Amino acid sequence: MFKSSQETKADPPSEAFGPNTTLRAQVQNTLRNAILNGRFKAGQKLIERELCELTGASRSILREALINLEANGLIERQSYRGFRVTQIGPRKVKEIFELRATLETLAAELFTERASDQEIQAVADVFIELEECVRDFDLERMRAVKVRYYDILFTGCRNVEIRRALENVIDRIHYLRSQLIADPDRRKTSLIEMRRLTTALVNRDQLAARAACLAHVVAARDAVLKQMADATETP
Amino acid sequence: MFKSSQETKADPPSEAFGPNTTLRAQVQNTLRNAILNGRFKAGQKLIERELCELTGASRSILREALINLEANGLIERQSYRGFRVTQIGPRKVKEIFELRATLETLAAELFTERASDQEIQAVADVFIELEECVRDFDLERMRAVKVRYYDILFTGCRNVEIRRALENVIDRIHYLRSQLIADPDRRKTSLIEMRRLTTALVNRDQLAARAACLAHVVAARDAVLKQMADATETP
DNA sequence: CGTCGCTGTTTTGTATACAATTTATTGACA
DNA sequence: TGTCAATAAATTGTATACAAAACAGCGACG
Repeated sequence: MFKSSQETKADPPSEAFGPNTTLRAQVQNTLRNAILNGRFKAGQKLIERELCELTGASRSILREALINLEANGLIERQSYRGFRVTQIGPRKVKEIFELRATLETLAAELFTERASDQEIQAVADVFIELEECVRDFDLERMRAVKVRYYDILFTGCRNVEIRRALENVIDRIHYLRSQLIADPDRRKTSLIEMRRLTTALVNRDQLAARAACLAHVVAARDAVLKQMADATETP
Repeated sequence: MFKSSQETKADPPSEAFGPNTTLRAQVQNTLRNAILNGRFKAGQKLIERELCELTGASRSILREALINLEANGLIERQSYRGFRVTQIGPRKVKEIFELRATLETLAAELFTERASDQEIQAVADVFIELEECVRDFDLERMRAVKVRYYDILFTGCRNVEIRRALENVIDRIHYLRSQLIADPDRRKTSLIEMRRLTTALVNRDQLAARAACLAHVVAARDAVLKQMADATETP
């Protein structure tokens, strides 16, 4: 399936793997990325021994990583029955996006109030990059750029707790997407929505930012729900 | 300090310790309650060996429990330097309550839309209990009743994710309170605020519920901030 | 033919042992 | 006396071993 050493070096996720990195952190990132990238099917059972072989780590490490992922809702555990990848149905999607809508909207609003001019400039710049990605169909880079966009947003809103709560749900949305076939048209409309948001942020227009953000999240939710419906209809 | 067996049986936290309970879950609850009840000072280092002796569990179990608590933000970890209880300053308080305000307000709003008549009745009943507690100065019981009140609220809003995110911050608020000396007057005003909220919920009045909820959270935040200021001024 | 229960295997839960790193101690030297 | 380095102790990170529970296969029995 995949090997630990390759994986960890191939996809360093935000925090660099400096010399001070502990093995457990690496394993956790490896596992997290594996799930986020859809290497495991929804509901699939995760057998510790297999994951040990996969990652090369021992069970102690692995279990600690699993427990952390469980706390983030990415996997679920049943006593003496191990861990399974959390299954996300339409109802859960609605719940997740309801939460995301509230928090992201709040983040956008606070950003217009609290972000430094430098950060304002940064979102504008990153959005231009995003446009390039969509134009060039560079999906790999697009994902990374989007992460940076939201990173600036969350930093600029000056509230680590919002980020914490949101990253939790965004992880699961990311995982969800990995299980679905995206509608190509969605990228264009998504870009339009994000342009509106970016403009509002740059203008420090609170109400417009809220509105744009909400519209974007709702559209994203509906897109996911549609994809899910399509996926179950034609398997 | 305290013993595991006594602790776990003395304070069963929401999920009962049924026969299907694993030792780890017990230890985790023990530890969680220990922190929430303020048995450890803010910033204090948690030495695994000591916690082992305290709880009677082995390090494997303990570490797993600690990792979970870390994921919930109750404790922090530094590589090779162990865990310490998270310190919460005024800035963090503002962040936490900003998040709580948004989420709790949302929960209240959704409750007015989605709660069953039975649940509506339940909040009303529990609020009466709460009044009794305040009247009788039964602080121990009050805490439990409050938990039940919010439990109904979160259930009635039909969104597990909101509950998940909120319980996270509420835990830390709870911990914070354990470190401070509460203003006795606060209980009365708090009760008034909650009466307004309860009335709004019972009437399924969305806007009033939002307003009452927000007012309550803001007042609670200011009370905490004031207590913190008092505590630092007169040590 | 299907169901139930037994037994062996697999998997998870728990405990312990070893290695790496940090922290405290001690003593020499300026 | 104070600073620094070497060293010893304590603590965390990692790996492995044992125990308990769940699962799977098989045969007896209705």
